[in-house]
Amino acid sequence: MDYNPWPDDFFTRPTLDIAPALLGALLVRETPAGRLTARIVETEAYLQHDPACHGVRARPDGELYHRQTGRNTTMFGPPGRAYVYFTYGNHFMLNVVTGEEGMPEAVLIRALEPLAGAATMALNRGLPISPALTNGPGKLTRALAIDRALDGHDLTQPPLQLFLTTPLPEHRIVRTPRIGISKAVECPWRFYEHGNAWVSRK
DNA sequence: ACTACGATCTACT
DNA sequence: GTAGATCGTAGTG
Repeated sequence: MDYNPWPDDFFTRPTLDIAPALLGALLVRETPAGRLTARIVETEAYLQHDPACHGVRARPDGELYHRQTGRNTTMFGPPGRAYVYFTYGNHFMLNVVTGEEGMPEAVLIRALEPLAGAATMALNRGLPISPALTNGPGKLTRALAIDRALDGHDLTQPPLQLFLTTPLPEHRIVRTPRIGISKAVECPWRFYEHGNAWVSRK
């Protein structure tokens, strides 16, 4: 198996197009306990002129600028890689890097629908099989055993791969403001699959 | 060195 | 619905 899981021009598209286009895409995670497969059902876009983006800072006068740090370096690299970071003392977050190299943009994966390996995900979470396994960004990384070791990982390669599927029709995509941030709270850059039981919040 | 806070989760009222 | 856990990161002195 040695093919590109996405078209060559996929990551040249605007991040605000990629975020909804990733709905329905598959994540395949190889672990010692087996292969875990899940479908992306909720995403958020973080952009280069976005105060909520990790690569963006604001001067006292409000002017935005880019700042590369130890944590966010992967965001400034080539698209198609995983940006994984640690927060709140407990949780890892998984993003797909987008945008051209040198620009800090990414799509946060906020919820997954398990397709295979749900029993192993339940073991990783210490919970029975239910939407609680993967209906949040911190929950899904624990279910798939994703941590900082995968920061910068090329998502065309095992042990964590992304595969596109046919795009969802527009009427099945809901667009809302993002969750859990304190800046740019109004920007409607969160996307989820309408009616999907594994979405974090309606 | 010191401080503040976070793209969250869980438990509890 | 609300509060506490928990600690790495980044900014400041």
